[in-house]
Amino acid sequence: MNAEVDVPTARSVLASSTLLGSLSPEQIDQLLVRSRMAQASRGEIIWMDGSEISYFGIVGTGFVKMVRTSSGGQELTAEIMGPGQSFGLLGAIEGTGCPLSARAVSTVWYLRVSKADFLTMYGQNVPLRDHLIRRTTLRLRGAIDMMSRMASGRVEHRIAAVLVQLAESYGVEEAGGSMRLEVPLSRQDLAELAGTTVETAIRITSRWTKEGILKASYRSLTIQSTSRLLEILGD
Amino acid sequence: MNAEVDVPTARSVLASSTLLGSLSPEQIDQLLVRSRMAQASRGEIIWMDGSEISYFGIVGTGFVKMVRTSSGGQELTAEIMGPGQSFGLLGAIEGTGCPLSARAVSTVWYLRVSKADFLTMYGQNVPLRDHLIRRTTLRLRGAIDMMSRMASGRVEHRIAAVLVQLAESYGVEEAGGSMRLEVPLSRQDLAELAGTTVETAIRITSRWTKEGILKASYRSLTIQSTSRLLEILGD
DNA sequence: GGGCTACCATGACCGTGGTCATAATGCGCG
DNA sequence: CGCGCATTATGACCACGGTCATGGTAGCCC
Repeated sequence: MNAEVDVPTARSVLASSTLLGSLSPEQIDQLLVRSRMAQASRGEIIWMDGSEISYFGIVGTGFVKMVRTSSGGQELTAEIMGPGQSFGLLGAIEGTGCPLSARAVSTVWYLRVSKADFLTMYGQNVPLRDHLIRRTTLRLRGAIDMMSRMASGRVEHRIAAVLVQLAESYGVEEAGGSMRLEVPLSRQDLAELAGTTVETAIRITSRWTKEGILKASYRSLTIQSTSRLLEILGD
Repeated sequence: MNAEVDVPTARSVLASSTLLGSLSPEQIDQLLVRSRMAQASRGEIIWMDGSEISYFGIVGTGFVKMVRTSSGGQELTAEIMGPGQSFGLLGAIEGTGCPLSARAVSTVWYLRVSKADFLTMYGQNVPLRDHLIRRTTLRLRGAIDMMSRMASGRVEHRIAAVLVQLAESYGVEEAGGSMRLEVPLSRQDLAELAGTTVETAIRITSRWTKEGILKASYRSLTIQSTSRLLEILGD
């Protein structure tokens, strides 16, 4: 474990935050007083859903998945958060427990920000609230999109949709126009995102690899032909 | 069509609104200037998703469903709005088109409120924004719940979940402890809520009727045994 | 390197639920 | 009242995908 060489500083993480990066230097200092960097390694649970937590997180490096454990015991991943994104705020404003568990997808360094500190700042800062409304609205829209995908039945569609969405957020252009997902996703992770089983996720990725749509290897996916994926989505 | 006898007044609808009912009398007057009551009959489309509309709605009497049309053409109902609830606000704040179509479930009288008027008031009214954040957050949580239900596979569970949720919002206690849903739901409507087909919805409601869990008739459902439904949800 | 564990892969089996067909019933309307 | 349409109902068929079982492979730690 030599990941300690590049631990991001609390300040740099806060500055890179999509939500809080635009705060004034004084406000940032204020939040930093009681914020601490923390680490979690792959698979580690950062918090369980329902629990009351005094902080929320901002991803510095690595990836976190927000997971809903259904009554049947199977896990559904609602979202994957990458560097600069904050997670666990939903419960902070409501004051109720977090509706989603947070689990590290890769080794992740994240900043723990005190909810209480954030809330006092939030109370005094109207632009921040406006920003948050817009963000929540967008997430709601995304959730509605995802819902209609989930209901659409065919697993192929769902997986294609998940891949396209992931590519938008975390795709890295490679030689030959292909897109590598920088999230280290196992087939299990992919299955949880699409609401299906590992076996089915494997079957579909294997087939698509043979058809030249994907390049799949150990915990890694590269999209070779986005257009073919969109085709699968469209028909 | 003799529904005209009890058309609610614009003022009464606004006053009954869960979102705007707590505004000051002056603010209500201000919103009323350019608000008009409108009617839609069962099945009628109030607006299509994606379209730019200058107003949002508040239900006076009757019910409206918010529908997402997926690429496959099948409709998924995200929410059912009843008296006092507002719909179409999501797009108002973003300024983007509405993500969901609105369609009347029954004959419905609703108030059309100008988005522009609302937005100016919204800009000056911090408590209103706070209220809206809370509301949006709750909806997001509901959407996440629904997502995990949708992904859970078995249609039986999804239908049971939908019925329980509907009972919470629109259930009327009847003699013998049963709950009648005051929403005039056809099996088709139920199917769209649960993300399944009419046939399956009919099969399940028929079976449950035989088992004494439900009483199903023409566009109407009465839950006889909530505990049995919760049992189905739980296992 | 050897062994362990997580991950990937593939096949067999079969139940759920979608699709299609067909019909009975309820409700509105001329 | 009787016609027509929407809704409810039920059966036959079968594909998709979940479950189980088994084996190969890649990374990782000692």
